[in-house]
Amino acid sequence: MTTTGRRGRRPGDSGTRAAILEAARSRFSTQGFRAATVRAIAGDAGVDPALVMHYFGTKQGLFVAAMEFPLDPAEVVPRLLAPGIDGLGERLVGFLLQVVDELGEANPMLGLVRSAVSHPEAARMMREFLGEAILDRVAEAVGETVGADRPRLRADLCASQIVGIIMARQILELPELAAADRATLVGAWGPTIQRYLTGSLAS
Amino acid sequence: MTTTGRRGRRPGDSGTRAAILEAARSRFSTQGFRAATVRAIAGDAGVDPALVMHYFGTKQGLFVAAMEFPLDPAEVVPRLLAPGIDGLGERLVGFLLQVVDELGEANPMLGLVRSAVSHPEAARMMREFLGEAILDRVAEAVGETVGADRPRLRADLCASQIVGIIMARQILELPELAAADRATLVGAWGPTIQRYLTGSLAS
DNA sequence: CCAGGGTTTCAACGCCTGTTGAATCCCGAG
DNA sequence: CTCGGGATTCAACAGGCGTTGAAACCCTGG
Repeated sequence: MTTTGRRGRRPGDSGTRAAILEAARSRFSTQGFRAATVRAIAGDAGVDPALVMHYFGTKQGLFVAAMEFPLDPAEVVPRLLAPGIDGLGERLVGFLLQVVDELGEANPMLGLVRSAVSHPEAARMMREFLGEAILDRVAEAVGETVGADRPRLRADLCASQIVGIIMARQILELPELAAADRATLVGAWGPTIQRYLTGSLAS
Repeated sequence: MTTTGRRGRRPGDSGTRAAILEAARSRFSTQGFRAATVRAIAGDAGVDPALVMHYFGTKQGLFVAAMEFPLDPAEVVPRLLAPGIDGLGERLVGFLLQVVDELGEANPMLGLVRSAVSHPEAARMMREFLGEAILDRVAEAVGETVGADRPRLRADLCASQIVGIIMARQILELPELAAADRATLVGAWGPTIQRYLTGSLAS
């Protein structure tokens, strides 16, 4: 429902760029990079597709801009680590589930996961974000404070369960996981993360 | 390099249908449903795209035919359960890693995962396959033999880690996971699965 | 009140997609 | 030897895609 067929600039601050980003976040998160089309995103934002290209140059550029993570890992990770190693797994899982619930449909994590599987560039983005922003930090902290062996392997193991949580709960929507309350899930997944971080890795 | 431009039937048994299926498995597994094109699959099989439609009716039909699982869960699941509950987690992870290594590029699990994220029909296929063929069976067995509570939730938790293994190791290719030897991974992931199946779910 | 430039749209391009209908070919049954 | 029918290809369609260049618009600075 754009204002009737006239071209050119409308008065006011216009916030169109933000509207495009919002629409892109939603489309990329629910459909992935390939299936989300520039035309659909522009449509959602009530705007001509050419305007999207004017602002972001290319679909890839729009993706990078839209998938920027709304939380700063450099601030969040230390806050989760602060109370100490005990219960870190539960805290981490609880935080993850809360963030997922709050972000809802426009969730860059979902967008990255959905895109990574068939778009190598997105896989690289996700690997780098996970690695540099989160896993390396966690690995370093765990290696220092409890002297755990193979810290980076431990971090990758955590990532394997976290990605699995997102896949099973948000994308595959396995019934018992989608229905369970947060406390149950924290109780189930928390100890797994905790063991990957600080427990023995041999069986 | 198809036999020079002539139409019509060539002599012999022709095995063309099998070649198309093989090409489809490989393309769907590495690129997912959307990114894999009928034309590319036909090209790999050295065949005209129209022949693909002739055999399978539609791209979706080709996908369903190609993603049929090469193992029969009704035979595999009992075999894994047979030695008893002890060490079931390790056995399951070891089996999964072995199957992934053996199937290589043409792996229906990868194809389903890669497609499920942006193709609801594929997500349904994967949910049903996981659920009916595997998780329900495992849940039933675990519920009966050790009397564990909430068997289906336990099965879904296993699925969350298994899907995470595939994502992290095969798709995101997290470095330490892709490099680690199988024994290490079995030692790390096995106890997680075992706890989901038979352990306490509260922390 | 004029000029510049950011904002927005329009129309089109070239490409690739899944799918179709008809045509050719050749094997095997009668 | 004929002929039906499966195998295979060709050529085309209609639609969707990302992207482009130019045009219209209107606010702001001088």
